[in-house]
Amino acid sequence: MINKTPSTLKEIAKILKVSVSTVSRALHNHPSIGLTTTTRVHELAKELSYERNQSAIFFKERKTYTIGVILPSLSEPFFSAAISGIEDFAAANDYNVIMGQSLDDFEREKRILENMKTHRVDGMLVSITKETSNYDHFNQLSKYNIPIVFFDRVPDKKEIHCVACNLESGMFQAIQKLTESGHSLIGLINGPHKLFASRQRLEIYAKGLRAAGISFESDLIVSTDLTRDGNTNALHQLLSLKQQPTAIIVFNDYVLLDCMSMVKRAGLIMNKDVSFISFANLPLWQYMDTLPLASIEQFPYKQGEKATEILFQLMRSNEPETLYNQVIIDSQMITYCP
Amino acid sequence: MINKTPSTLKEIAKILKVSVSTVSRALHNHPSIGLTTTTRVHELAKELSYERNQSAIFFKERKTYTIGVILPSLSEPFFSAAISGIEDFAAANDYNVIMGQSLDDFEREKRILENMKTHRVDGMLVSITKETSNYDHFNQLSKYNIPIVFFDRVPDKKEIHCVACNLESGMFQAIQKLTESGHSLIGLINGPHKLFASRQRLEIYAKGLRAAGISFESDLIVSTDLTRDGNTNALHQLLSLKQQPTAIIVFNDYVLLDCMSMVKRAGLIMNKDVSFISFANLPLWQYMDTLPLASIEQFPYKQGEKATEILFQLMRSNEPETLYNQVIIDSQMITYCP
DNA sequence: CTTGATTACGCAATCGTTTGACTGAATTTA
DNA sequence: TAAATTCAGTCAAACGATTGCGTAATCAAG
Repeated sequence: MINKTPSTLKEIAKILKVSVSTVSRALHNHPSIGLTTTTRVHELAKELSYERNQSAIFFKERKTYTIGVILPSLSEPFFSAAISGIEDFAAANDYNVIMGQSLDDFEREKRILENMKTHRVDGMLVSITKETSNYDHFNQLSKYNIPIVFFDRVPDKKEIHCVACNLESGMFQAIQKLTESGHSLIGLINGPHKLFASRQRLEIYAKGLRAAGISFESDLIVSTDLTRDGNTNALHQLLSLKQQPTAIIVFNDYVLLDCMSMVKRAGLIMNKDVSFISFANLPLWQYMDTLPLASIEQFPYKQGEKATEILFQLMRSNEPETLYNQVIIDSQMITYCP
Repeated sequence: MINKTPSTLKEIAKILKVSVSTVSRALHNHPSIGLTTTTRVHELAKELSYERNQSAIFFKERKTYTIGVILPSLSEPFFSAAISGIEDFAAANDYNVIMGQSLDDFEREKRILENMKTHRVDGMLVSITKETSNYDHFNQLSKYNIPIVFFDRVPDKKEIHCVACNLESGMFQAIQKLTESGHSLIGLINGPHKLFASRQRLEIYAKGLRAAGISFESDLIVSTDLTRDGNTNALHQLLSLKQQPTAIIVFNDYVLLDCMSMVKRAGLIMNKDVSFISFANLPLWQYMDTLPLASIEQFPYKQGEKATEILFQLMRSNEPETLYNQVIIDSQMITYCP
């Protein structure tokens, strides 16, 4: 096992008896270096399998060619798809990606952010935790001229760059599908009110019903804390109503999975006694026997990719931006039962 | 938006009218610097929110405090669990992780490796592609003194550091469970023979049968190319036998999922007409209605964590190792139907 | 023969931090 | 009192690549 240290410009220069600057310029095919010298340098560089020391360049250019990504969970299918989008775009631009998972813990999010700041990432992509409602730590970053683009789980404020999914399109498709199938009592199992995602779902649910000419019954709206018990309780509430909903729109596929177990335990039949449409379009539906009517796809890969694209724009133009990029990607209902 | 550039030792030195070296040492609480100076430096550093320029340090120390991870897919539940293990261990040691997905493409794997080499990662963790049978690109790395630890999908050779899962324990448990339930015709749907994973499964399947006193019937062994068609064909072959197996051990859960669809289409009943045990223990089983008898857990998180631990050992002792670490983690059968 | 351009390259500074060697002063020891 | 020790800090080099500026050498044109 040879302990070969990578070769440097200095080495090449010494062997060729020219100066380091000549070697550097030769390797960049700078016009002020003669053809003979240039080729000699290139040849020797190849022979010694010279490779630029990125660390030295990072240091000199005060850039790291690295972007930081913070998201709640790496193993969540939604986020791992988003990461793929980010990775691919970054790799195509010779950038590296470092990642941190906040595990939906606000303090952890702050810690990771600190860490990435000291590592001097050139830019950040963030999907915030469920707990995050204070954004001071993010504002700090922009003072150091490190741009941030939020995606999917974005702060509820205007002065940010972000990419998010417009759930309205999916929600409208869902309500349309339900009304076309004759449903008029459409419940909503929402998430905790403190989540932006919940408030948003409530709003578009109301809007969707209005558009479909269905009256809004507050009884038909329940919420869950996203625990297993919370999920089943929420469904239980709806099923205990005098006016039981025949269709239910659910916060996301995970909540729905718990609901489905309960439906089964209660001896009810999916899509007959009660029908569901939810959000996320988890890959696991492909493998399941019992399926909801539909699930709403939020295009995580596309979101990640687009967010990265915006981040690169921001990093290139190091002008302090006053214009905020806010890209909305339309969601789309994916039908599982016709 | 203020374009504040991070403060440096030089700045602090100038303000305090001491030399840069004094500031540096003061911040490290070096004994040769007086208490007064030391505290003054610390205070000013805090005030200016000084942070060491990691790039400069990386450069100087010729380390990047970054490890590279190459694996087939980020979105595969197995690998995202492994990543979590890697991330956690690395973060605890103030290391960063950069990742690349080979997507089971050999050329891509080589390209990513090159990229990580030029980025001068301090070490690498690799789970090889299904195609990789030439390991020259990895050998190159060790010449540059960049240690590599392979995990899960490891090269089939001895001179490597690796962490892998011992499938034997799980296989034996599986066969034991099946024989206890009265099965004596136990089939195997294996993967392509070129995969090490397949050859290994075949070997331990044979060994397991022998241990259980069951005769080995080559008819009962079929293989799939892991495509959907390949998977259903494999099952079809087994079900067409005169001596149909009553239980089948399957290459992995994905293959099993396809088999399950076919079982359903054929009007057979899972765990009655035919029983399955497979490998991977995908999280999605938790949500399914129809389940195999069991699936064999390979502890990806633990594998990732252990591999990283070994990598850190190697990075610390930059002695050229002649001893190869090969850690085997026992697999375990997780029962879904008693 | 002198000026001016052109070619081909070298010098030295720079980025921020660390560290071995060194210095000047105060204090202690023999 | 001279020599030795400790204290508190400074100097300068080093890591590798880049780049503005400088400068010999050659050649052509005026």
